[in-house]
This record gives sequence, structure tokens and C-alpha cells, in this order.
Amino acid sequence: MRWDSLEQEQCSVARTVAVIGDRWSLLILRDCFLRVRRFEEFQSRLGVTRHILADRLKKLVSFGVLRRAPYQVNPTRHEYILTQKGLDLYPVVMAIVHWGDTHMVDERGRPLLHEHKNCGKMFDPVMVCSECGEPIIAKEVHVHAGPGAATGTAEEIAAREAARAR
Amino acid sequence: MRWDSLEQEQCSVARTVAVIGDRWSLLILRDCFLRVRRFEEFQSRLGVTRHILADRLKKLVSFGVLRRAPYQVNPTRHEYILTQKGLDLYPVVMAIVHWGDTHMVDERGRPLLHEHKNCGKMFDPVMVCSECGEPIIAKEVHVHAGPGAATGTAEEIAAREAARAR
DNA sequence: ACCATATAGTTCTAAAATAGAACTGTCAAA
DNA sequence: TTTGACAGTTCTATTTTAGAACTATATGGT
Repeated sequence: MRWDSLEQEQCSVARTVAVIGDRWSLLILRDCFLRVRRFEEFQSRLGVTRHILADRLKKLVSFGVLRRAPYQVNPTRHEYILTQKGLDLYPVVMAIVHWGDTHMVDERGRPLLHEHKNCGKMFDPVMVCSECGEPIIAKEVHVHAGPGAATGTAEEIAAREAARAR
Repeated sequence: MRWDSLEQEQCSVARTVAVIGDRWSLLILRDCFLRVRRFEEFQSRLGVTRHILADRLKKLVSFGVLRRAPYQVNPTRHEYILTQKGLDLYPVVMAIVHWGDTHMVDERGRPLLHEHKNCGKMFDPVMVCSECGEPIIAKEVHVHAGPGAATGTAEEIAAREAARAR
């Protein structure tokens, strides 16, 4: 399977992974949420090669996650700003941060704390059910085929996917 | 920067990306949450090469996200099961699914629907503040240095990171 | 006029990762 | 004894990435 073909997969994970499923894109996004906007700043903070950075920024722009906006003329220079589509990735980034904070910290503890301006407290992100508000646990979720799936149960879909892959 | 050095970064995103920051690991995890457990099933569903699959499963086991458990003898065969550390990645996967459902679906709509067994309804995952329960928006969050950061403000940390990368 | 600096890239080669296919080993069942 | 299922491993060709150098445009200093 090639990168390009991921976008056309009938799975939302696969389609999202086509956008953010490489380490540099995720690290660039992290920095975007920390208000980093410019090429040089991304480059020096991340230590990514300029070549790859240019490529990833271009991709993120083409996916509509970032937009490239001029911030001066003579010479014209641009910065990279999260679109609404990009801002909507915040839960993804926060979920990743929280998992890292829980499972990958060293003895010194978490590197960053997050304050919720609304309530003024340091918080952890919690994923809850939009209907009942309870935290979501994998075992308490049942999966159904949606309209975007070819008809059938999750098992049938799995079987089709398997057949297609062969 | 090399893959190995990511783990030692002082950022939880970077450390998490060392584990799940490639497309195959994320797709393998998606399948794990859909109850896929065996090598052949991952391989046929994902279309990943056997070489890469073996490598990623080994990595996920070594990170403690999956465990390799025997399910028969003669010949001994193993399956891959999410550990608690792996189950804790559910919010990450769900956040990714939800973003894909929102921004990457085609005209037919989302491929899968999720039912919360507790309340019996189809739901979307929502990320909320652990303290006040309100949904989290990027602009309403302020970042502070935590104990695992070298001392200083987020800006100073950024400056240090930049200096280190140079 | 000349040089250094800042910013945002592009280009080049070597090294690493991945794709795709074939092969290995173990055992059960036909 | 042959076939098939399962879980890998090995091989070569292709693609991607790392690392460094180079380009382009303009400002500001001497």
C-alpha cells in the first residue's frame, strides 16, 4: 500500500493517517499549537531537515490543515497558520500528549502542564461520550457499519477489506 | 534527528510519536481495537508487507503496548493483545477517527458508527476538561512548564530546544 | 559599493526504510 | 506423502530521509 492510496481507504483512521501519520507532521502540529508559525522556527525547534520541513508544510497546506499567509512584503514572507480543520486536530494532539504524560514520562514528571482558562485549573483531557457525558472505554463501545461503509456488519466489512488486500 | 532519539525528547508528543508516529503502527492499533489479534489477519486486512508487520508488532510489544500471548501449542502460535498501556491509546485512536469522520469523509458519510453500551446511543467522542467538564478548545488552554521540564517558562523552554537543535 | 545577516526555501549525495515477492519451519489433516 | 495454515525471515529494487551545501531576496552596517 502506498501513501497516496491511504486517502481513499474507507476507514477514517486510514484517511487521517494519510495527513498526520508521520512523525514530522505530528511534531509540526504540536508546535503549531504552541504558536510556532515560521519556517525557521519550526526548523530550529524540531531539528528536522529543511527539505522535509518544506515538504511537510506543503502537504499540510494542501490538506487544508495549515494555510500559508504573508506576514511581510519586500521580500514577501509567509507564515503557517492552523485553519479550523487544523484547530480541530487539537483533541488528537492532546490525546497524544496525555498518553505520553501517563506512560512515557521519566522520573521528573511531565514536561508541560495545561491550564484551562475557563475554570482556571490545571487539567487532563478526558474523552467522553457526546450523549451521556461518561468517559469512554474501549470495552464499552460497539462498532456498527455506517453509511459510508459498504453494507454489512463490521465483520463483513473486515472480510471485504481482507479480500481486497489479497 | 533519528527515531531512537525521539524517545528521549522532553516532550510528551515526541515520546508518544516514537511509539505510534508511523502509519502502520496506527493502523495496527486501529485493528487491535477492532479485535484483530493474529499476524495473518493484520497482514491481510492492512495489506502491509509481512516484513514491516513483524517489525511493528515487535516494536509495539517492546514498548509494552501489545503483549504476545500463546493461543495454541503444536505448533506454538501467538496472538497480539492490547495491554492496559495499549488500551489507554483508545482516546488517541478515537480522536483520529473523529477527525477523519468530520473532515475526511466522502459524500457517503462515515464508514463506522460507535455505540456507547452504557447509554445505548450512537456517539461522538468529545474531549473535555477533567476539572470542569467543559469541551476543550485550543485557544482556551494555557501551557505552563511542568516538573519534567528544565525550569523556565514555555518560551524559555522553546528557546532552549531551539538552541539544542542548532 | 561591499559585506554580513535574516528568512525561506531548493538541490545534491549517502544512508535508511519500505515494497513486493519468494522462501523457511512447524505441525495437522487428507 | 502431500497439501495447507500460520508466522514469520530473507532478498532485491525502489522510495524516503538525513545532512550538508547552495540559491534568492531584501535589509542594514561600513
